[in-house]
Amino acid sequence: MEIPKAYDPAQAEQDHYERWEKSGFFRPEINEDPNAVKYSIVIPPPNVTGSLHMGHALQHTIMDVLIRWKRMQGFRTLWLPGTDHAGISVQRKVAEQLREEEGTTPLDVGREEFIRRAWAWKEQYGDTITEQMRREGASVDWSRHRFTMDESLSTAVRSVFVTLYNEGWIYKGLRIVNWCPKDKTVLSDLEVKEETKKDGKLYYLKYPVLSVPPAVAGGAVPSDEKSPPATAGGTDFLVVATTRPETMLGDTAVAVHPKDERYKHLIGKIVDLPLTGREIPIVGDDYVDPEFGTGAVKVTPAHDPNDYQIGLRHDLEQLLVMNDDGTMNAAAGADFDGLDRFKAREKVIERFEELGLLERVEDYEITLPVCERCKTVVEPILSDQWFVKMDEMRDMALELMRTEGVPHFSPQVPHEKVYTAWLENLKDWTISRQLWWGHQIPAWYDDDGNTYVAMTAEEAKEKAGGKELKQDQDVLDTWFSSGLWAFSTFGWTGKGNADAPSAMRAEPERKRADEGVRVPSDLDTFLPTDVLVTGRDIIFLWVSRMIMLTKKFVDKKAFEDVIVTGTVLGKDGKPMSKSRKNGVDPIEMFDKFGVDATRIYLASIATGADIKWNDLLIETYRNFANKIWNATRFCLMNSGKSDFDWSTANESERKKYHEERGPHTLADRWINSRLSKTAKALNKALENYQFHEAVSLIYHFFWDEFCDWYIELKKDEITAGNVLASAHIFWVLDIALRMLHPFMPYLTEELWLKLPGSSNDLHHSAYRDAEASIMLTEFPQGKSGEFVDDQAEAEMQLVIDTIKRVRNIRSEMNIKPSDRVEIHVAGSAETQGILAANEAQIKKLARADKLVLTDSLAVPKASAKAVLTGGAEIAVPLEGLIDFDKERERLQNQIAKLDTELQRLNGQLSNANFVERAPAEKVQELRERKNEIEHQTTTLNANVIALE
RNA sequence: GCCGUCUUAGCUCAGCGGUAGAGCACUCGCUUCACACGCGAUAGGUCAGAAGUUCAAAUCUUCUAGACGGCACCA
Repeated sequence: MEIPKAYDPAQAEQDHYERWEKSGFFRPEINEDPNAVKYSIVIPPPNVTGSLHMGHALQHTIMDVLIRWKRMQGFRTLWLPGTDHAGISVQRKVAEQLREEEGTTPLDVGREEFIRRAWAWKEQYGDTITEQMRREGASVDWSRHRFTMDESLSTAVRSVFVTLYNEGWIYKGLRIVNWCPKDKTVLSDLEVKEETKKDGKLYYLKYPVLSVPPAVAGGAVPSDEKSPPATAGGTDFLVVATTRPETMLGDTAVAVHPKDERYKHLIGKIVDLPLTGREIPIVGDDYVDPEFGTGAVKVTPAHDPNDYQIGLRHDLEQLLVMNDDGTMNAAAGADFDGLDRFKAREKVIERFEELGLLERVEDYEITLPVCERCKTVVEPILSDQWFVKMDEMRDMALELMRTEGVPHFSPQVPHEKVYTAWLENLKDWTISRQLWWGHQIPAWYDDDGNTYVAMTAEEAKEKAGGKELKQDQDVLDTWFSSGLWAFSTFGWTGKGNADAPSAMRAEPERKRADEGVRVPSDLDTFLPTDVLVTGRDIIFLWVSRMIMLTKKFVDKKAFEDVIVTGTVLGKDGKPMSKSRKNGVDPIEMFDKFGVDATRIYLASIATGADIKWNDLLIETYRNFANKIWNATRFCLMNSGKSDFDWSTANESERKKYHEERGPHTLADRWINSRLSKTAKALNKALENYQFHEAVSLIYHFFWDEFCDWYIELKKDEITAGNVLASAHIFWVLDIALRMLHPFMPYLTEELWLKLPGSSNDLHHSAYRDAEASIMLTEFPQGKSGEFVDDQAEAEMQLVIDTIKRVRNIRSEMNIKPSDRVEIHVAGSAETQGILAANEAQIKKLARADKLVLTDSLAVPKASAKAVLTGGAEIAVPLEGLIDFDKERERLQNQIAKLDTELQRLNGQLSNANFVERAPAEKVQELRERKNEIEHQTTTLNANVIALE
């Protein structure tokens, strides 16, 4: 058989995905076992504007490993893909397109046309990431692909909104919200990031206090009762400190602590607010910290959350002085109207300086709220928005955690604690967004300002008694629809819809449906999903909301487990980002190293740990892929020499063949045992989401055990055309490739299909009729110790140790590889028997032409020696080649190493406390180890003396 | 400010109560008929520092130092 010398990933990647997808292997319906247990995952929907980044690649790898593993175990698996409509991002992209291509704005084209363009944009660019997922080998069911603005998902959104509104969990009201002046929309708390600014300033402003008490207590003073401005001479000033001087234009009071001796006499007096001609009261409020700043606070109820609260307590005017684009408005005064907020700040300061009212300016480290997406400084502003009250749902989620420990986070620390703490302090959620792209809020208003919330415009009109209504112009936060993703993806649209028959249904179930039997819907079948795989950054934004909304609307857990992946950092150790230019494109990695190498590298990162990107590490796995390729290549190239008809050998025949035609060689029994233990450990690692452990197991089995030892031990038999030897190595290879398949799907499929006898006979029973593919074979379980053979492992260890000792001697003594040596071993009858049975292999791998087995050594003085665990002695006669000084040094080196260990053991064993209190078997173990070391040391010392 | 994570071989990281591990890099030797994306053999670490618990600590506790993350912030 002609096989290329190196693995070419691109070829395999092209060949298999399309076939898998077309054959329906990714769909749950491929499973023909009516009793199969389901295993489901829904993808965290990537943003339609996005393209694949390393975080996706990491998460998708983990999901695909789980799905492929479970599918091979015979579960009815579903991995549901989809995308998210990404309100602000798409809105911005389309607006950009309008500006660049037509020089127009969204307002120019109007809402309807804008939305049409947004859909067109989505159609054109929205599939980028789904195409990239095909490249990744993601075994998702494309027939169930969902988009958050699909008809049924949109219905679900309206349905949830209406229900929450009717039950009083959604309300509309004036609150201080986070406003992004660039995107011109409100943001939720979670979409605002705090940014520390070291070069901030704290401005101390002097507000003149009027001597005349106000006519009316509380509230702004009417301007007609204004006192004459105080002269500079005898005027009292109240000094306030602020980081945002421009907001003073909207001040409607100054607050001091009621018990502050410095100021309490001023409470009730009036301040002449500079630049505005307005007079505002001084109020006493506990909120004020007398220790901070000057102890007097300017109060701007329409532009600060704390001031807003003070304003409510003192019934202050809420004066809005800014427009939605961050410029000042008319209320700020003619001098400032239309001026950008930062320009206005400068101007305010200039004016205060001119008026001699700027006391001082201090450098001050401030933290600024910025828009997560565009980094624009967010403006707290009073605005009329829709909110969801979170208390009820919060309590449900906390209850779920308390009583059932759901969701179970992996890693549990620190996520469970952080999640719980966050929920406990959860505030109301701002859900309206001033955008056009998204789910328009299903609320309508009549001319009198009455609100009608309904599923459709018709319904709302009906409720309003036929009045003409106008729909709310805002859309809902994208995360509102994402919050329903766990169940809206399975066809839930609201009351009664969950039972609607699914178009995609397993054949046997569809038959039952035809017979009038009620069949379970996708919702019943696949929810709760088994696991959610996502990043830390959206635990609050998305995970928590899905848990709450799923519980509330379907009364189910959304999922059992949450795997929280770490962050893939750039080479500089910082999160990858466009601005830092430290990003690594997964597609480039696929091209350079292959998809499989990239996948298994990503899987090898410890769950939840951050990792600094390093190309060298993927290279490791590219080399691994090549190693597997070549190991298989060797088997295939040499099996042709046998006369065995491989094409007729299915799994059970092969098994039978082995059982009947045994006995196996020691190497066969050994590799079987290792294979079985590896499979068992691998399954356990996957059950515990220890992907890195799983990768390590399969890597070392394949390379260190299968390639380095097993193939080498069997090479002569196989190349000589030994039918049994070939049969067995294929049997091992088949199983090993299956274990590797979830991690490296393309390579394993490519190779497995080349194996003699790889047909659908080897499939899991649930997929018996499907076209042959490794992805439908049974995953090796290593169950109940099948093939475990500790005796064979111990014997093999002796053989390996013998070979390694001789190799060590050869290397240290500078024996040329081409020179053959003689090996003398003195040991027990058992040792001799084991070595005798493997003489050919020992001679080949240690490059010896003679193996002499004796009861006691009888070799020339010019021999290099070593001692094996268990006490057997090895000698390699090196007449004329040996360097006595070097041999002495070599032996003493070994003695020194043993001595270090012996000292420690002696220390422990002479400690009465240890002997008394440590477990007996531990003490026994150390005693045995001590005897072993003493024995070896004695032998080695004798060897040193013999050199004299 | 509150909560949390990390600090282990030159580099990137596993291990998380009982003899310090991997990959890469380094040193030495090999084009040996699957693979130089390879084979063989070495070398390299008082597991950040200190104290404590324990027969036993890289692993548990506390403190210190450094790196980082989340949350909340007083103008």
